[in-house]
Amino acid sequence: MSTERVAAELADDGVEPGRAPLRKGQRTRRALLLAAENVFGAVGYHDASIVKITEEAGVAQGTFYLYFASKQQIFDEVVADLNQRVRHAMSEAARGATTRFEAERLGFAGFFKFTAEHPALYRVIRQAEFVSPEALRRHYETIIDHYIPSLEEAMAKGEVAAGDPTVLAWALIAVGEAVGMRWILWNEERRIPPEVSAELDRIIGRMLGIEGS
Amino acid sequence: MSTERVAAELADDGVEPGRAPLRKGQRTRRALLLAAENVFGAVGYHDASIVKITEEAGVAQGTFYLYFASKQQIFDEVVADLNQRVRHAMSEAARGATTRFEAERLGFAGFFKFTAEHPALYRVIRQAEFVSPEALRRHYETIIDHYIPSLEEAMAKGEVAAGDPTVLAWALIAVGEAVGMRWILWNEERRIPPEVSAELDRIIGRMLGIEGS
Amino acid sequence: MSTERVAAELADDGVEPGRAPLRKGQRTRRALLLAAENVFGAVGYHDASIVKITEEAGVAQGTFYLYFASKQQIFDEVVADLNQRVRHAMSEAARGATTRFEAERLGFAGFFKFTAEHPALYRVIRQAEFVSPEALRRHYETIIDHYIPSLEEAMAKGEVAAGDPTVLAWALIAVGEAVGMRWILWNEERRIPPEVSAELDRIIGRMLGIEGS
Amino acid sequence: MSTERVAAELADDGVEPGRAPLRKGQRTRRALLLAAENVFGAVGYHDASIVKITEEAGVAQGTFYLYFASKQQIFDEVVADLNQRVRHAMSEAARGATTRFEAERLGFAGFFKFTAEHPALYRVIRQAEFVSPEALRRHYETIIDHYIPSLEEAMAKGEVAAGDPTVLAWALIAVGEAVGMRWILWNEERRIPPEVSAELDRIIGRMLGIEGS
DNA sequence: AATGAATGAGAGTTCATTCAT
DNA sequence: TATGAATGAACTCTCATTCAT
Repeated sequence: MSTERVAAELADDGVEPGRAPLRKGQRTRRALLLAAENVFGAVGYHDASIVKITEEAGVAQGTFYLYFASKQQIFDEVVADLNQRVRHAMSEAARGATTRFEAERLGFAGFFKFTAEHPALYRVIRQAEFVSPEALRRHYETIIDHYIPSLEEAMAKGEVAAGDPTVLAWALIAVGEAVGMRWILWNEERRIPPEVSAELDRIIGRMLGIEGS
Repeated sequence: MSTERVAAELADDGVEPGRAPLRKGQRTRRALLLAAENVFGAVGYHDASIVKITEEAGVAQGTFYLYFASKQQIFDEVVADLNQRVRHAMSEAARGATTRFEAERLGFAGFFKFTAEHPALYRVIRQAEFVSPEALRRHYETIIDHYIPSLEEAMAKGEVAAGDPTVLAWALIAVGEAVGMRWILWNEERRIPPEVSAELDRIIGRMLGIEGS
Repeated sequence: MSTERVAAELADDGVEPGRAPLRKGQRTRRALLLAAENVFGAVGYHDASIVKITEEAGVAQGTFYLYFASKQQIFDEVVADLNQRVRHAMSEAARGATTRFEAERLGFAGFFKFTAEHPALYRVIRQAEFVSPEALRRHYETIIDHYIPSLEEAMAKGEVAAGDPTVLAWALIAVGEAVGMRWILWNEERRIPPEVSAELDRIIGRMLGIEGS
Repeated sequence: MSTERVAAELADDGVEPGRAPLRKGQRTRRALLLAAENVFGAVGYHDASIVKITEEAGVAQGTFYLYFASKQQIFDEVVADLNQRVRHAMSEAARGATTRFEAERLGFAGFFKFTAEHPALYRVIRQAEFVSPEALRRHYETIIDHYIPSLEEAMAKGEVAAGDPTVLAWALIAVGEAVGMRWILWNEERRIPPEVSAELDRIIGRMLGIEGS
């Protein structure tokens, strides 16, 4: 994404109706965050220099440190930001499902859509292992913590096979990420082929212990 | 692991009976590879400097480039090495299983054991995303390619629910890695708690479509 | 010294009886000067950033350049300010002495008192060597120039051994500074031990050539 | 001093007769130390960048960190080096004196000669206040500690007025430095005018309590 | 086969100063 | 008179890589 595009988007943000226009400083901060997401996603944490980030954001190098104490810090914020957005995307996608199984399938679909639209962002997570281990744990734990209650509820209702919801949650997330990596990130078409999708549905169904799925 | 230990181990290797003693050059090469695994695992690719690796291996800095063209290259070799060893550990562990389900359970157990014993090595993989994307793909594809035939065979025998073995293989690997990360790498005890293990067995059983599991 | 304290003091200054209340601008200027003295004394010229100075003064960064053309300039003013105050403190202290020797002793005492009360300010001088050589020379020359006439007078009266008053002035100043540095700045108690003081009196007495001192 | 000169000098050093030739690495280290002395003396600690120092030494920037851990560290070494050399110069100069007074006068003369020849080095000390306070104290304490015994001996012999030798040592050092600063560093001619020298002798004589001096 | 001194590009970060408001 | 966001040059320090020995 070029400097111009970031700049343009933010100019828009500032006047978006129904939202208080961002003050100058906050606009710059937002531009840097966005630029950092792009650059981290494109070249990884270590090759993402402050120069690249500020160029992408269209500001001077020194400006970076007006808003972030360090490269680490902006990385943590990017991860947190991404975390919120994935969870939002997934819960939005699942809204309106009538059965548990449908909810799960829509959630997965939402996750895949997000991954396809923000392939760069998704990759950021995997680097966190050494860059910011706490950020990595926080990311997964947040997701799991939001997942568990709905699984518990479904278990209580008998919609899902009873068991430890934590292990199940981890297993489901893992499957989603693996399939996303393999068929979205590694494929040119950036979408899950229908036969894979169908098979995935069957596997998820079995994991949940849903009869006839 | 200290320099001395690497040196000692290699000295032993050189005279191990039944194996041709490594020529001096090959011993040095092996020492570097081993040192690189340790250092990459401990501090990650980017913080693993050539100085650290050569110090760990007990050789001079310049010696490194006698055996490896670049830091990248040794990373790729480390990944390949790791790949072989995990696969070996898993197939060894599964040997002698009488049922498909038992084979899977033992394979997972072997993977967890390996992870617990080489936590450092396991973490190397996650960095490959940006360091060497091809190495990452190669790693997973090798594993999957070795997994598929046995799943196909089991499907043919009716031991495992019929379906696309590739998707299933990915799903199973993913679950194994996630549980390994969460309960082995993130936990002090470096082992899967029994109740998690039991739940995992149930989930795997369901994923495979094994009745009564 | 915190921002609040500087502000408070200055508010007082503004209404001190017998002195024209400072106009707002002059108050700000004075606050910056005071803040600069504190910061220069605390961390030295180079670590004293404009940010620190303006924070200490409780004004915005840009305000600084309304009153001072550069960091250098405020340093020069701080040195000049300090110079005036030391000289004032010393001559005040010596006032009312009945003999030449007493005058000298009281002057030294005044200097030590000032040093003990403003250890920070004293240290500013030593940095001037490279920051502002002219300021350094001006500082010493002003002091010497004010010292010489009184020494000449005393020599004329035979109270002090005849000789070149300039060299004697430099020597006396140097001794005062060295003792101040060693026993006030380097000691926890921030005061000259009695036996050192007694010995110093003897040395000064001999330097002045005062019989029986 | 240009790059070429440092290089030339060191090449000489390496083959100086009666001295083991410096190994390559040690030659480079010595070149850096020398260059640092020059640059610190010329522009002060803060304006002495690593670039300037390495250029002066005729090596690449990175080479600096092969020999010194930081800019601070080389500064400390420069101060220690200087300390040794001044003390050496002074004791050499005083050697062969027949009376105490002569010894002192020659010592001062040696100090002034050293200052005149290495004006740059002398100025380094004054910056140590904030750069490396411990280095500053160490410097003065070493000098004083070497001075005291000879003063004590002279006091015991009745050659010098009895009293606390520490205070006297500080006072004498201070006078020497002040005169050196004023008449050597601040004057174009780089030498003490005869009348100042004569007056200084009288003052020193009185400080020591030497009759008829 | 091995050494280790040397390189130099590039990293993250700081800060005196400017200027639109 | 005052603000504070923005600048960009300069800083110290790291490190993969080269090469004379």
